[in-house]
Amino acid sequence: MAEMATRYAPADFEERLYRQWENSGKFTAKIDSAKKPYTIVIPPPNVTGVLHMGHGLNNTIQDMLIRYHRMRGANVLWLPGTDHAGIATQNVVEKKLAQEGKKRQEIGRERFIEEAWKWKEEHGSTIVKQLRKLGSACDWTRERFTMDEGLSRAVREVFVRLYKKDLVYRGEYIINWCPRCGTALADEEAEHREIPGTFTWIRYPFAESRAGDPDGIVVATTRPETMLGDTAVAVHPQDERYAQFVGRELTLPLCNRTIPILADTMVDREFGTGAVKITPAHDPNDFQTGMRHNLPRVNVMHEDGSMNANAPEKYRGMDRFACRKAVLADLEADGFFIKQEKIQHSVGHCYRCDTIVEPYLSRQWFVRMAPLAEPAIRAAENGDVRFYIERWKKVYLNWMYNIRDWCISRQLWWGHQIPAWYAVSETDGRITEDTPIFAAHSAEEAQAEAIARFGARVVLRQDPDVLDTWFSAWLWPFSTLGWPEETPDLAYFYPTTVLVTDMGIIFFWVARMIMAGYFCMGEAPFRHVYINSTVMDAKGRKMSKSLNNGIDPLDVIREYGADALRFTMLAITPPGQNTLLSMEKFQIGSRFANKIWNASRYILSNVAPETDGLPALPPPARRSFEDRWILSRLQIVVRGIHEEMAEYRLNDAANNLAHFFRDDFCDWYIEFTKQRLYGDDAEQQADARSVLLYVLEASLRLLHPAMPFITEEIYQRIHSDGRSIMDAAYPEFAPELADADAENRMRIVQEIVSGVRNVRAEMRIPPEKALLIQVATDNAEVRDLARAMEKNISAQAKLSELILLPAGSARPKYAASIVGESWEVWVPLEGLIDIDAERARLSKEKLRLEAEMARVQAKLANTGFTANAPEEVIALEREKLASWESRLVRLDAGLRQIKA
RNA sequence: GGGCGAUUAGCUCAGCUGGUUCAGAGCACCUGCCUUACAAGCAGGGGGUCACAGGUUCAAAUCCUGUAUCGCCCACCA
Repeated sequence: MAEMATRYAPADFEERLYRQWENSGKFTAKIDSAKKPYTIVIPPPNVTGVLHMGHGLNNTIQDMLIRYHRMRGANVLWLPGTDHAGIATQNVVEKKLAQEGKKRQEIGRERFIEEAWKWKEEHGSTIVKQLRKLGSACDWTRERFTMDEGLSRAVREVFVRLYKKDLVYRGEYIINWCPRCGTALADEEAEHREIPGTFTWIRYPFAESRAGDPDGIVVATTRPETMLGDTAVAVHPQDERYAQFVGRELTLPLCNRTIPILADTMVDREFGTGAVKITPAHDPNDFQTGMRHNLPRVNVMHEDGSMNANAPEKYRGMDRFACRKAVLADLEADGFFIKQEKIQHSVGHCYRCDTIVEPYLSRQWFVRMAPLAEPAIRAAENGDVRFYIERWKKVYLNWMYNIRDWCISRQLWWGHQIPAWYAVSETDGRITEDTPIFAAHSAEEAQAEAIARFGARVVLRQDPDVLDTWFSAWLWPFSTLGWPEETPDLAYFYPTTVLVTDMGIIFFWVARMIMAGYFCMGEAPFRHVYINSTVMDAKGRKMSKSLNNGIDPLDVIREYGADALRFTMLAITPPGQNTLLSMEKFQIGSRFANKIWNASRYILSNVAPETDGLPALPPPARRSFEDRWILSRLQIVVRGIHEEMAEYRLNDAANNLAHFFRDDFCDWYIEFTKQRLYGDDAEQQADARSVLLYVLEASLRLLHPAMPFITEEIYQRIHSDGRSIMDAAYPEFAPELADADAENRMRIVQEIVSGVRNVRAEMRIPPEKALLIQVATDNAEVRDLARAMEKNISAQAKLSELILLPAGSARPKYAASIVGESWEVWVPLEGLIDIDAERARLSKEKLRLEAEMARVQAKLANTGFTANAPEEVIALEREKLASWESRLVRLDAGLRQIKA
């Protein structure tokens, strides 16, 4: 057995072990119809991404699940990959070009896409390398990319299918437009934030003034520049302030356009002046209002946010914010400006570049979501897809019930170009509302369809836009397994088992994957959805680049090791709640890892060479009570872990493992074995060694899913034949080792030992002083136990003697006095004496409960009551009775245990 | 505006279906110890009306109602 370094130094072995695992093919899944598959697809990180703590947590959880189920005999596949991240990647490549003094528009689409691929080849694997540092047991042979050949084919296939079922359509609507990125955004991609703004009151004069008129109608807006696109003013139909003006016309200042006053219930009478300017081309509400009243739509902006030819000449070309100032100045000069107020209002920001988005009228592609949502709603309602924790189901359903159509076109170059071809007019090549469209897998296929329809070849032009990144991501669980091909992987590994992801993308991704799963595969893509905790900084703020409050997982790994990172994250992140993280927290994991290292070092330094290999336990008859105790504790922990893992309570599992290893195994059991190990009974020595090694080895296997590196490193030192802990079986509950008697005895011993230590500390008795210990008990068994444990009870004393006194001898709680050269210590053994009181308490409660039950039973037996009382009252009484029943069972169990 | 959470020790949080782990853990703090695995350690200790007010119950940190404060998500407040 190789010597273990005195210091826990994860850097010495983590990378080596990962290479060992990967090179020996342990991560590679092989189809085996005799075994049950267990599949997880990774939430594909952006190719542009670098590992952050969210990934750290998310992937640790997935890895723990994968390793756990692998050790339990499942045929696991953890399928990794990356997302092409349309806007993010395009931005990165544009930035790179800018450094070379080039612009995307100058080099053209084809060259730009080449550049993007080049960038992807050079830098796109950063995050994938970083995932390896975490220890992620991904099957890298199956790594996918959302724009690789197969996935692109899946994207086209779905688009065509949706199109043929009329579930995808093109239409002119108000969408969120990012003027900086020059593209449409989905509703979910526009992040609304409260920011301070200015609310401007503007007077619109009547087109023809009549006697008694006020000098116009005052409207209020936060975006004055959009008035240039106003086509009406609306008031509430029941607003008597304005009723007389409905149907009249106003002159739009600065534009000299005449616009009507109309009545519409969308207006909130309480807000602003109660009169609203209507700008159908620049506001979603106004767009709807405009549809209802058949108003023209005047789009006054270019795609970059500058004013276009529909604005009066002097504003053309101005940026929207510059124009806002100019408009205000002109309104003031012309006497239309009334006043301004500061207000807080919610404004959409581009989720990629944080630019304020412009509600913008444009022609885009949409997916009709309601029909797709139906089976996905049912899946959550009937439990085909289960959320952990269940609260997320509500969040999911709430969104699904109110689902809106999904804008899927993006005015970008990097992504899947929309597989739709327009039969353009041969003369000018323009695309209009009426241009025939062919959705197809290729230009040839589109042409073939066109020929079928028109009887001749036509000029086809592919839609220049690309699809939303999520349009490929929503297919991820099956496209990565080969769909639309009927591959063996797809047949075997689909549907996947669990999806582990963040709360932030339930709508973006999880919901859509479930919909796509039903649409394409006819079933849910996963059975469980585990939403991991959101990692915040120590002050509860989101970790972000701008705040610079992030903690880099790689820094943590460098300082403490991957196992410390993993264990810490597992232990401190509760499911369903945010986690406040700071660098100090990683001491939780690093101290624990250090503990494991040192305990192992101690045990292995005491194990004789011939016991190398699988530890065999001493025969049951020879096991001491502390042997039986630690083996029993081990079983209880094992049983608990399986329960917790089944419920995705990984934090509980991690904490219970640490508690067992540190408190039970190290602080009590290992300390106890020193007496035997350094004694002269050879058999005792051997027995202690085997139990030590047995429990250590089992603990390593228990811990491996959480801390793969350190457990493997030590495991390979226990087993010198080079076998890997990854191939070992996960410990299962062994009822024959559970031992209530040993646990009870140990409680007594712990009581005595703690009592002695307590006295020693409280009374400031120096460690070198011997103790004379008096234990009050009239229990013969306890007496024997105490005598047997004398050396341990002495708790670091050089010499000790036990005096057992009858229980109930009147003495203060703790007492000590010098008797000759030694100290005499009095330990009252409170816990033991309390057993009588406890028994009395439980018995009393039982009597009370039984009386209550008798009363209710009598009530229920009374026909007068059952005939007349309302149904629910009777049900309630029955319910009470049932809960008492179970309480009684527990009481009895408690009483029985006390007797034992 | 709608929805969902949270409020327990100085800090971060456990406490699942009311009653044996019922007032807990870790960190911080205080005391003692470099005890032949570990000072990245060990042993011991102090510290809480379980946000507030009502209610249900034989019994409430736990269930119900209301209040307050904080947080998150969704939504078209011009």
